[in-house]
Amino acid sequence: MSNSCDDLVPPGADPLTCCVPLSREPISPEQATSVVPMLKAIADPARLRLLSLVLSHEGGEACVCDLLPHFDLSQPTISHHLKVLHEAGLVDREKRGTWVYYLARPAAMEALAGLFTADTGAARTAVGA
Amino acid sequence: MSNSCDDLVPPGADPLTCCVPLSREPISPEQATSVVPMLKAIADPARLRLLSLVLSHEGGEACVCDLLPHFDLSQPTISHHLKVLHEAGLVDREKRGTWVYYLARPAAMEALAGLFTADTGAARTAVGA
DNA sequence: GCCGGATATCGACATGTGTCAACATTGACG
DNA sequence: CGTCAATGTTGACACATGTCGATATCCGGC
Repeated sequence: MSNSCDDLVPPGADPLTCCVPLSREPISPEQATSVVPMLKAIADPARLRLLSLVLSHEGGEACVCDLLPHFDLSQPTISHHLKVLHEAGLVDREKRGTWVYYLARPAAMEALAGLFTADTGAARTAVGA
Repeated sequence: MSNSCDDLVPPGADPLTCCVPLSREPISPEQATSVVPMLKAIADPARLRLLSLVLSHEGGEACVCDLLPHFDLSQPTISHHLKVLHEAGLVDREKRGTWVYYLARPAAMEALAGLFTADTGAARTAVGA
């Protein structure tokens, strides 16, 4: 049932529009429109790296001060990219005192993986259930 | 060994730069740079739909004339999007007489799925091997 | 309460991108 | 070989996007 599609999509999109492999049936224009923001979010070198840094960081979370040193970009630019990732539903945001932590969203990753999974039946429910 | 990373990447990028889950370790700037074109290619509603149409079409292939009717876009625009998908290594191109067929590239799909796969060990080699 | 550090927002700028109309190219078929 | 249908290429345009500096906001410590 609840296979990570439920609370995935960011505010404003219908929750059922993901998780269907692209190869199973033609994705509808509406589905495409609602998935694309997530893809746009990761289709940038800085943001892809930021996401990977958060995902692979201890506990699946990292504060901005952990991330900044990895880039030659200004702090506002990093902040902007993190906002994009957050608004796309790929990472959560949590404020702890002076610091802001960004947290991985495993459900979002599963949804993306599901998009590209071959529709072989066996592979589709392997991870989730 | 040959786990779909070999002949994946389009001309000009090193072939080993994909297939490592984002959550396993921070993706390197170089890896990011070489994967991003693929992500950019699908981060557009028209192209995502085109890719899905090709993938889900009978035999994993479709000619331009099959695709055109699904869109309100001009033929040159569709042609442009297909070129982007092809140059990103997501679909192959095959000319048959007057028609041009675009073919799905399962290896590319696996590579993308692998990017977002949780690094749980079990899940990583589930589909491929 | 004030100061300093961490992060976000704003405004501006250069560059990239999606789209089209016009045209070029290719191949089938008489 | 000339015509037509299918597809690709080019140039131009509006719009989105990545980046920065300047500034604002929030919070902890003194």
